[in-house]
Amino acid sequence: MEVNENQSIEQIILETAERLFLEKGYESTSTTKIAREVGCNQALIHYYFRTKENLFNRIFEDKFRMLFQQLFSTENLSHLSFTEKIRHIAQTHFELLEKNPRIPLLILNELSRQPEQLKSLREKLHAYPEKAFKELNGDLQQEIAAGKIRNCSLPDIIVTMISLNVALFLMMPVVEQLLMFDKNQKKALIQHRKEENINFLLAGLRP
Amino acid sequence: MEVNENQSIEQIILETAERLFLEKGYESTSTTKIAREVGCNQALIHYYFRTKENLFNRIFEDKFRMLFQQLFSTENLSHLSFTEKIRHIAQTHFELLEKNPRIPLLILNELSRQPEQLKSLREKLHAYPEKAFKELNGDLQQEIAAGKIRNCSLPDIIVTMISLNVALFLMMPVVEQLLMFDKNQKKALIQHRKEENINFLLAGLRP
Amino acid sequence: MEVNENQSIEQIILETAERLFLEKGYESTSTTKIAREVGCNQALIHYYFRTKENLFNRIFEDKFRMLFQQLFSTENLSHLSFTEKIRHIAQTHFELLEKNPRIPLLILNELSRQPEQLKSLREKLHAYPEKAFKELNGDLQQEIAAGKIRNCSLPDIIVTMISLNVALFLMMPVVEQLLMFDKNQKKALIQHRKEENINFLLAGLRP
Amino acid sequence: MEVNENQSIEQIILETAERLFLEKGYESTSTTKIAREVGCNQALIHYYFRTKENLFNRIFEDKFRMLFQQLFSTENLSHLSFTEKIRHIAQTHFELLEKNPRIPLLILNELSRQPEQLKSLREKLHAYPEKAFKELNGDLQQEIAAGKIRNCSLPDIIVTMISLNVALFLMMPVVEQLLMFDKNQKKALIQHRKEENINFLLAGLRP
DNA sequence: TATGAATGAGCCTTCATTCAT
DNA sequence: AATGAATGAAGGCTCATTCAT
Repeated sequence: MEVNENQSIEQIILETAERLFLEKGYESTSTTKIAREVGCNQALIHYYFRTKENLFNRIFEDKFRMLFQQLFSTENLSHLSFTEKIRHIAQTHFELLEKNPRIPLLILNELSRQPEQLKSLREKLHAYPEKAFKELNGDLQQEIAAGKIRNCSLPDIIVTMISLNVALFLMMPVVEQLLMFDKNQKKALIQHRKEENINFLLAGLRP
Repeated sequence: MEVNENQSIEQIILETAERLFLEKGYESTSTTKIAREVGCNQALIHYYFRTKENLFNRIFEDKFRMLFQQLFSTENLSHLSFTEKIRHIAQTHFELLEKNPRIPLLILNELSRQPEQLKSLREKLHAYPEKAFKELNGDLQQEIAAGKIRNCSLPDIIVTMISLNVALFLMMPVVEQLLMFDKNQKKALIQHRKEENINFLLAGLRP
Repeated sequence: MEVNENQSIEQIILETAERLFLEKGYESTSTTKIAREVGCNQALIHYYFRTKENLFNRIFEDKFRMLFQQLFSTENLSHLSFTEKIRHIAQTHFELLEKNPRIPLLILNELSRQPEQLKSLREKLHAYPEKAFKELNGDLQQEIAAGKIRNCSLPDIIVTMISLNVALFLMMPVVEQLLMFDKNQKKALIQHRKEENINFLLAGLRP
Repeated sequence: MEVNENQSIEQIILETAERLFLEKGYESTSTTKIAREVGCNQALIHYYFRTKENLFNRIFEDKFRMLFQQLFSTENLSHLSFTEKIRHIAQTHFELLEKNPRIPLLILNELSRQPEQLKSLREKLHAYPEKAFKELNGDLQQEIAAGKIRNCSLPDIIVTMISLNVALFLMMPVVEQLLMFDKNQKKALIQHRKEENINFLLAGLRP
């Protein structure tokens, strides 16, 4: 990928398309609209990406990977207690969503639009962070054995964490409109729920 | 075109459209496709509902109402403790979603497609279960005062409950495909999470 | 044609259709709209008139006949001078248009839409007022011979009269909007032109 | 699709559309029909002009401007007497209509179809020939004062002129069919009325 | 590399008309 | 006499894609 000045045109298309796909979804984003916003010819989109589907998938897979792979970051957390590790992971996850609040909806929609896509994604996601998972699980079993945490599985903890975080951003637009929130109220709610999600998650672990 | 004993063509269109809208969303469901599945002329769709938007809204408002109004059912739970009430509500909510697993995604999408609709929905939902809410909140404050529940607000409890339940069904298609679940595994997971959601919710309330 | 109370439904359809056709023209008036304004079923229009074209023609021929046959009314004008007769005819014609200002445009449009229709109209208009025409022409020749009127043909006089009168009502909507007339100004202009048309017509006859 | 030496496809579409709009009017001319006659895909019409309305307006405004702005040509007629000037203007106007006989009907129809258009047209026609008008009016007042012309206003003279000329071409299709004229007879009639219109106009001015 | 031109397929919608009742 | 249901055809328009340049 060549870079002219700061951004190659290909990159501009990718970013514009990403924004539009996130705003309006796949169906409601036409290549015409992308081209108009990029300020280029409609045919150029197809010159670079052959099809709209291609363009979308390239963006989509990036986002999907980002959302799933960063779940167990490569950071070294080994100096922390299990509870502290979970708190840290949950916080990081929340902040990732805070920066990308519309991606979950995009992913859910696209996977219901063409479920076959998951097959190829599954293969590409092979870099599963098995090591980090094992370490965490070891910690957890110790805590349970020590009676410091109630008996529950690591996957359940993770699902609960993801559910709480993701659901907040998925439902935020509805809540926002339903309660007629302004930007500040919205921000405040998000910060409040950031704490409350962790509260519930950790409180729910106690024996 | 023959009409089934119990079902008028209008009803068949409604049901077919509902299924397709839930499967593919608004944009990806064409009136042509609906007509093809119903087995009638495309013009008939417009004969009964004038516009695609009309047809959709008729379905959508029903679903939306169902999901929100049954949140606090009118059942009398006053003989139960606060914790038992929450457990019951969470279970009922979960079972409602179990029967309508695709509706949350539909709602999230539609409200971002045409946010103005929320205005009219807000008015139509005036039958807000204020009484039930107040009773619950009274119970909660007593429990907190008695030191039986940690200090947290009723809205936070409800948001947590909804998040856990809704997120499960929103993410289920992804999980299902990602982990290559068959129907039984899926069922088992749902039942397991049904309990686990309640576990986390109630465990998270303890002081 | 049966009459219920004051008006048969057939009559109501005819009158409603007439109004709509005059307002919007043939193409822009749908049987749906007619039915809606009549307050009846769409199929009823076709029950009575078989096709939209039929309904239109029935109205159209009436209007066409009215506009052309009343040109030489059956009134006895023989006690008047030629000039007085022309004045009377021109006035009558003008007043006919005043009451039916949109009919000329309807006729012009329809005859350019389906010119074949004129064939059948020509036959139906056989009741051409030959006698009145001959009498007028006799008068005219006498006046010319007596040097009281310049040498010109009766058809030319009639065409001039029709042109002046018809053109006024055809162009009135444009003039009205272009000069931003209100109703009173419009009325005043029409009355003024009524005189002026006759002025020009009669002044143009002088030798 | 091949492009003629001198004519771009866009130009061909414009000319074909103009012909069809003039023949059948706006409503009865479909973009499909235009495309068929042009020999291109229907989508191409929309590629060049986006909407049918756009295409029409582009043609319409040209025609409208042509018909109204050339009314008082910029030619220098100051060496002529008032009567001669009027004769010249009337002739020019007549000849303009002779070359564009169907435009008046188009204009009348369109302005009743969407009267708001007049607003924008009025602004675009600002180049109103005020100077020519004032000069003519000065001449007229002198002639009236000198007793050479009867007391009448310039607008009345102009309206009479336009009425006579326009009405002829508006009514010609009716006359043509009603009297079963062939082309020669039609031509002869037009030439005859060209003189006769001027005769009536000028004769009508005499005191 | 980049684009203007062109197209086939599909979209939602409206229409006049028919038919069984 | 009157109507609800149903339909084929056509309308304007948008879309993703292709191709020659």
